[in-house]
Amino acid sequence: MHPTGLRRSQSPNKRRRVMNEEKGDGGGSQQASSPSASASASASAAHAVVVPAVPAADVATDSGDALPIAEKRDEILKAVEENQVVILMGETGSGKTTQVPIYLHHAGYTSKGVIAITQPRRVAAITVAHRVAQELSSQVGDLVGYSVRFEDVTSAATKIRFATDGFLLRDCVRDGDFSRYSVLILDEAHERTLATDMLFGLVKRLLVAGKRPQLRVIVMSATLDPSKYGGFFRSAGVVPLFGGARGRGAGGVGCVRIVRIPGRQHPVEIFHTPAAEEDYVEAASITVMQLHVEQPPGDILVFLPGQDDIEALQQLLEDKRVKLDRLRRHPSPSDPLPPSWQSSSLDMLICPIYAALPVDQQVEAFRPTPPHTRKVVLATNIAETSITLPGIRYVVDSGKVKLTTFNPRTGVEMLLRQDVSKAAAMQRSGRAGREAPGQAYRLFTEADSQGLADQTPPEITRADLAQIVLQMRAYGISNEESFPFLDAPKEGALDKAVKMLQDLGALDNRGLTDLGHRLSGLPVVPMHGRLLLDSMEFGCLEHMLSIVALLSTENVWHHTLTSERKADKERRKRVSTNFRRLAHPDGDHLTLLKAYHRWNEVSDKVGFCKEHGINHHALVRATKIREQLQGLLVRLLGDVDMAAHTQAAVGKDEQWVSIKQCLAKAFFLNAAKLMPPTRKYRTEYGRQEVHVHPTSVLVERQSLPQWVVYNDFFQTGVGKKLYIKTVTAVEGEWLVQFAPAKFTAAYVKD
DNA sequence: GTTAGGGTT
Repeated sequence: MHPTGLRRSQSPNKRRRVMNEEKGDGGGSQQASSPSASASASASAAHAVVVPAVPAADVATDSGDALPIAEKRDEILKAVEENQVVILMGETGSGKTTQVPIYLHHAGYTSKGVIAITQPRRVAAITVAHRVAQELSSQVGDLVGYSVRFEDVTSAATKIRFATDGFLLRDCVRDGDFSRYSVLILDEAHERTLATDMLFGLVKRLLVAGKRPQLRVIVMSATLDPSKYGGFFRSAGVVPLFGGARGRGAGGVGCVRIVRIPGRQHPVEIFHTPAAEEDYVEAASITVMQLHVEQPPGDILVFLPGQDDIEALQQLLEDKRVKLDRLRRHPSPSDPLPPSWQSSSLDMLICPIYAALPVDQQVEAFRPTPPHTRKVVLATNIAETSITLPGIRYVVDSGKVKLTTFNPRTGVEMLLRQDVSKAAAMQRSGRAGREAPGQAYRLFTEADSQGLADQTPPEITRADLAQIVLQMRAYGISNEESFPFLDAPKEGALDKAVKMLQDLGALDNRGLTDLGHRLSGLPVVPMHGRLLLDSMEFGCLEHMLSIVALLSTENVWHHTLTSERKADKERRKRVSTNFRRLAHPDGDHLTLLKAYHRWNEVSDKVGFCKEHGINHHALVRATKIREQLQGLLVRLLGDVDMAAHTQAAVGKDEQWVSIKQCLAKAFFLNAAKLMPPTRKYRTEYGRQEVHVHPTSVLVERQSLPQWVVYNDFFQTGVGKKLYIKTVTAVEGEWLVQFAPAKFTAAYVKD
């Protein structure tokens, strides 16, 4: 037992063996070291591995010739000249994202067309465009520009165009041959986003068809296995192995070449636990406290799978922080601090960060750490790829992540907590070495780390593909089974998507219907598109634009789950009361709309959001989406007269009715029927018993509506409850009226 | 009684 009582305060009955602490002997030769051991003479016991790490977005902090990539410049240019496809393997800080487009520009590729560089995230596309523009002494939107949703900062002069992968994928509908581009660069390919994977397939089709012999394709990736991409393009049938590199003559267009770029990453020592941890939250709290009191200054980044764990760990650490502070001020003879803990007097600042956290709270993690303080950031995998935090020297990795998988047979989405892949664990560990040598403490064993999957399964194998199949049909790809996927979707996933689109009326025996064409032009899931298109006949277009925009926006509400700090309790109560006042008893769609209307009316929007548990940023984003959708509908349907499709004159209740009717019509595939005397529902599709998610306004009701439609359908784990979320009451007779093929009067009555 | 992270002419 540890003498401070800091550990005892948590779980007295459980034995913990974090970082070898329990052994107290520095461990055997096969065991990972504790932080204290690594700092002492027994450091030789450490099972340390030095790894390179991969960056979030490969934005090097310095530029030009100092970068490691500079020495590869000629090799890269030669490879691009001689090969149609070049794969660049680049590690952290290699500068490939900024430098490769510049090399190509100076080599004349911009005189033959535009260089496009895709990024999985908008922030990366925008910031890299600014950096490259600066290096070329140009203004963004001139020679160098970027194209992301809501923002297309390009002009006729733009020759280097950074874009999100999703934007470029959309762009393909207009220009399937990428005819304006001389070079297409798929950056961060190892992330294997849905959009990047689709671009892979579209590019391969183009190369196979031989339509663009002059086009050059560069895949930039940090993955450990470049041969996967190489094999994919070589099997296009036009590409001899390695071209000139293996002495097969001149090489020539149509070849694939792999170039490795050295990185610039500080070494990171990696430690594993000697034994498996049952409770990674508690294990993390112990490890963080040990690092905090025993290690030199430097911030700590803890990776956890979700918000609930972050809040639980935050509570544990706050308690320990307070206790440590008390023991430092008032040493207790019966509970003395060990000598090694007395040298440090750093305070601890705990900062949670996850996507659903409102931005004003997220920024705390980015602020400079105050003097005499150690920042401890508790993060989901948002800190693995999307954001880079300064000052991190220590990483604590739970080894867990939440991943969605879509079951095509049942239609259920499942968000499962599971082990990270080797690649993700490396990425996480590498976060300790961005600015200086660092250390990573993994809360799993060396043996377990060997058993991890190499890569996280790509999104295309885990997603609902309805929207993707709709897009493919719009490109003219009628047989999606023969599409050259880098990794094929799950068995049955494409069939399921086709079936769903048929049920929705987007596809028939002849292919894409008129409705399908219209739906494919809207940047929303097909069912949301139908809400918009159906809304005109119900006279609720304006309202439905708002609802669909809100449904397209993640994290409108900010719910705190577990930790209830006393100081916040009053505020929570107030927020909860305010929310109930705002809620519409008939459902969550209507409640979202009410909240949005109120938000639009009030002058202090930020204050309103704080007092109602709303994420202000989400509503700002919803407003942008709404404007975009409105503009698209006008173009799609001709001169849509908003007023004519909105019954402004009718009473409020009648408006609510028409909105609910529209929901019933467009969402009949997501209808569910109450199963009295329980409070459960049964879905129409799949006939599965589901619970209304506890965040729904419906759970407040004494008597539940007989019929509802829902937006989300998911399960929180294997064998766990099924939930429907964002749920609104409808009348059974509306389902009969609007979806007679699926519902009969007798059926809905009983 | 409580879903990770991205992204869209």
